[in-house]
Amino acid sequence: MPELPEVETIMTLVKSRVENKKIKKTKVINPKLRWPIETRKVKYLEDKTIRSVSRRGKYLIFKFKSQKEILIIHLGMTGIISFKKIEDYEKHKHDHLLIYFSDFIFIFNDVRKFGSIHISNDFNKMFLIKNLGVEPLSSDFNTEYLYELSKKRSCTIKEFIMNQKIVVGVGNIYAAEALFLSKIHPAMRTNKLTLLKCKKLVRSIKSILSKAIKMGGTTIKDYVNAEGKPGYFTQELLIYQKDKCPIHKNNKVTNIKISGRASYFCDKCQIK
DNA sequence: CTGAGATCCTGTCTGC
DNA sequence: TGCAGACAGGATCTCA
Repeated sequence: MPELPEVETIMTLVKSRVENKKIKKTKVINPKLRWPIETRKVKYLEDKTIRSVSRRGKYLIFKFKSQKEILIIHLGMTGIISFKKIEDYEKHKHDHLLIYFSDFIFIFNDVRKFGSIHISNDFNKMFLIKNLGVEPLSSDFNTEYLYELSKKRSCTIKEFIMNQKIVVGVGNIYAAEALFLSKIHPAMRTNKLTLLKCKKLVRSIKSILSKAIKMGGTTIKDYVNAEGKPGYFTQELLIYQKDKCPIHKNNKVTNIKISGRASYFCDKCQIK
């Protein structure tokens, strides 16, 4: 489900709700996720106070006061975080984890179970975190970085920018949008990428992600933030799930599969 | 090392 | 109306 802008939006909301709050109780309703929730470790978070909430790639990171353990949450495709007053909580289908604070509950719900929840005492060595690539909105993500890596590979450019080991946070929607803005064919091989195209691509990714963050992300089907509200970037999409190209207005948008994922592009704008 | 393809899971929509 | 099959914001694992 969520790509970087959605996770960033959720992170900001969650942060405002739980920072400096003490966890009273935890309850694992259904441990079955991408990796099973370790109930015993979750239990250990009880009576601990959350020091900070942040984001790394598509992961939400919770740090605690005076302890090393870190809570790491990935929302997968359909993970949703919500808050309820304790007295208003009713169990929903696909609720997985409840975290009780003094007067409300943090709820993690995930229909498709592609999300995951981990507790680790060494963030930088944690297996899902340690190999992550650079943050797209940081200065580490720049033309030279992308160009150097692109020379060493021959996968498609779309797979390349969606690869979390290269750059984090770009998923199927923003990959399509960024490639459209950069006028790059999604199935083009990375090693064919010119320095100029790399520059355009880096710029497009940065601008599309920051714009989407400002608008609270994109809602295609299910996505809602931690207040149950949709994202408003949906109306800004240019190519993803569109029928006609916004530039060549008579040209039908092409949809091909690249490594199993729908890939929308305009075959007049985006030449291989 | 790379890249292609299968896989985890449920819900919804399309077409016969 | 029913049912099979395709498809969905992800990412890891296996195998060649």
